[in-house]
Parts: sequence; C-alpha cells; structure tokens
Amino acid sequence: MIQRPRGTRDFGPAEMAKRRKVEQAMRDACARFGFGEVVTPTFEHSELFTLRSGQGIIDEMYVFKDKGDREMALRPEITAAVIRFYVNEMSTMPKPLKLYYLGNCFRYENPQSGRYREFFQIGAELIGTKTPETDAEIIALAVNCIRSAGLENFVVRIGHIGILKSLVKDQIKDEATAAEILRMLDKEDFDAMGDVFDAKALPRGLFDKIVSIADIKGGIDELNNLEDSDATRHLREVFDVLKLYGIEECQVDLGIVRGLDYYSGMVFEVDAPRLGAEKQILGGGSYTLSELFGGEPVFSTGFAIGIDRVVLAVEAEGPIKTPAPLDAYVIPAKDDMRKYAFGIVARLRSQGLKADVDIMRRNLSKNLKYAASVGASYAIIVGNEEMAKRSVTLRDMKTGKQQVVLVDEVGSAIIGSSK
RNA sequence: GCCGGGGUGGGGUAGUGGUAUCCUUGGGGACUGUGGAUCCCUUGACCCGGGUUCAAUUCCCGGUCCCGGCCCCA
Repeated sequence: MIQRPRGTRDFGPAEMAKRRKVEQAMRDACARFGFGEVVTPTFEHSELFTLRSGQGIIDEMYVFKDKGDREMALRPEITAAVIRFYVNEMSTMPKPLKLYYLGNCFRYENPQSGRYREFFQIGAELIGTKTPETDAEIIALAVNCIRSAGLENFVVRIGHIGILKSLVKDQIKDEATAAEILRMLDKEDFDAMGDVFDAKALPRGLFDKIVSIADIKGGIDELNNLEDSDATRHLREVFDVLKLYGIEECQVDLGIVRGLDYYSGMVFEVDAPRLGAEKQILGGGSYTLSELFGGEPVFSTGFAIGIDRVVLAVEAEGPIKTPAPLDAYVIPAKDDMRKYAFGIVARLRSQGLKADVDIMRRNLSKNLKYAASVGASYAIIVGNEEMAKRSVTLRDMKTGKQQVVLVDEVGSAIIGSSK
C-alpha cells in the first residue's frame, strides 16, 4: 500500500464541505472589499523565494531541478508570486490594485498540531499605496475574513516596525548585530538580547528603552508613553480609520518585528488563543518588495491567513454546520417502478436540487437505510398506488413523517421546506 | 534537526512467544411497499526492516507514519 506523504492530508467529502464553507466565506469577504482573485503557479523558480526571504529558507522548501536543469521550488507562500505577477504584467493597472489569492503552499517542516507540509493560505495584497487608510483597509479585510469564517475568539495585534527598527539601526552601527537584536525582539527573547548587549558592550540604557517599547501592548492610548514620530502618527490614523469601519478589537503591540528587511511600516498578526502552540492564524504588514523582482519601488500592504488553522479554530468553538449532502433520494418501491424513478430524479436535478436515485437495485428497506446513512433530507418513494395518481410519497428522513405529493410538485415542496 | 506518547480489518477494540476477540462499517441474501428493523452469508488486520528464538503480531534495535511539544515560522 502506498502511504500519503508525511505532513499531507486527504480530505473527504464531509471535511471538504466544512473547508469550502470557510473558504467561501473568506473569498466573499475579499470580493466585498473590491479585491479580485489571482492564481499563480504552484511552483516557481526557487530564486523568487530566496530573493524574498533569504537563502536560509532553501532548507525548508521543496526544491528540485526540472528536466531543463532549472532550480524550482514548490511555493512556500504566495505573496512573492503575486508581486512577481504584478511586476511582470500588472504594473500599469490603476492604483490602488486590490488582489487576493487562495492556494496550497509547501514547507519542509516537522508536522505538529496545525502545521503541515502542505497547507492552504488565503491572502490579499493592496498594491500602490502607503497611506494609513491602506493599512486600515487591509486590517479591516483581514478581520472581516476571520469573522466571516465564523471565528469569534481572536486577537488582533498591530505594530509598527519603524519604531524599533529605526531606534536599533540608529543606535547600533554594526548591521549584523542590529539584525540579530531585531530577531531576538521578534522572539521576545530578552535574556539572549541582554547577553548580546553585554558581549558587545552596548549601552544598557538602550536595552532598557528597547525592552520598554517592545513591551507596549494594549489600547491605542499606550502610544501616549512614546514621543511622537511619523510611525506613531501613522498608527493612530490607522486605528482612527479602523474605528470608522467599526473595528475596535485591535490592540497595539510594538513587539511585533517580523524580521525581514522589506517590512518597513505597519505589521500585524492575529492569534486564535484556543489553538495552543500553533495559534497564529494570520500575519501581514506593509512592505516594498517590487524592487527585489526588478520593478519600480511600489508600496504594498498585505496579509496571509492559514486556512487550516482557521478551520481548526472555528471547529474548536463549535461544529461547522454544512447543508445536507443530498436533498432527495429517489427509491422505487418495487422493481417495476424503477423506470419512473429516473425521470423523477432528472426533474429534481434540473430544478437545482441535489438528488440521487437507487442504481444498485436494492429493496425499499435497504434503500431507506442508505438514504439515512448518506444524510439525505428526504426519501421519495415511487410506488404503484401513488403513481396511479401521478404522485409519490415524500418522506422526511429527519422526522419520519410522510405525505403523498404530486410528481409535479415534489421539487417545489422540497425547496419550500428548506426555506 | 530534537524530545515525549502511540501504530491489531475502513473505523473502534480484546489478546497472545505457536498469526487473533468483539462491535461497527462495506457487499450479498431472506423478509414480496416503510422493518432507516430483524435474521443469515461474506470481504477485510497484527506499520516496515533487521536481531534474539524451533517459532515474533508479541521481546530487542533501526526506520517509517500518526498525535503532541521544542527549534523555526517567509
């Protein structure tokens, strides 16, 4: 027997119904915000991703040589591809350009709860603008996606990378040390950071200042403890617009750093506290990536949501309700009724109902059992007595109640009952 | 890459140094229109490799996969 590769999953019909419901809710949210869908290749030149994220990620990607000896990689994320697409073919489109995507991504990591080697992301990129309104729009969309997906318990943390980044870069001249300190900040590893300060004989006062800024978490008023700067003014405006959008559950968290260089402004993350170790369901921020891929510098803001984790988090709050897989299952009461059954199921299908019919020539009892076990809402029993009056028996599989209905009216009777 | 816990039919289980229990599910039949019942028949399993042994599903080692955690997290 051939096993499924480590860290991958098969999704059956019941699970896909739930996943599609969550996905569709988030797609609809993107459409409501005026974002258009794009699809990019599942694999790209691996350079696209190393340009974005550094050589180090090679170890965590599925990289391979194709038959033309080109080095390719299964995409570990989709933002880079969208920006490549933009630089290649969409750079003259009207701004702001609003794009969203949904697709599978691959990372060679050790699987654990909420972490797989093949996983699914939905994300959005808002290209060509850097106003606070832009950041607010992206955050509003992110929150809308998550709410639409049905998640109630989540925490939105918004920061501004410029505050700490400019402080660290201004005060620490050695670039490597500065980068190391930013990385430790992101992990909130202040002990290790203190060691670096001691080792490099950096001023203790700077350490205390960094720690106190990184520690700023809470309402927007927390910014009052800082001296005014472009970054704080920007954040305040973002929060103002979010409030106008009716989004008030966001917190300030200046400890978010998100290591990479091209993140320059607003950054944000969303956690679902119920998930435990892998609780971050979204990450995003504003960046200037286009230059990296040979385009003009363009400001962008975007985010990516981990769909698998959203599904896990929503289910942790309660079962995801999906419609019955089948509206009606048509059962001939006796063999000589079979020929009528197909015409009836065809009519139901043409009316847009999910309808099925016995094709295994089973008896009534077994067919009822089948209808129940596949989750049909109704069984339609086609028998001699009813057909003599151009009727069938409509059995509600949930209650067991039956009524005789004219063939011409079965479809509308079912449609009416589901309203 | 590392750590902990696991792998017996499709699912859930019992058990054992001499190849396996029960439930459920799947398929078929009886019951000749409601028995989503009941009865009968039937398909189907000890993760893989090596070692110890007369004999390994059982004991040992390695691998693999699953669950969770660390590292990492674009």
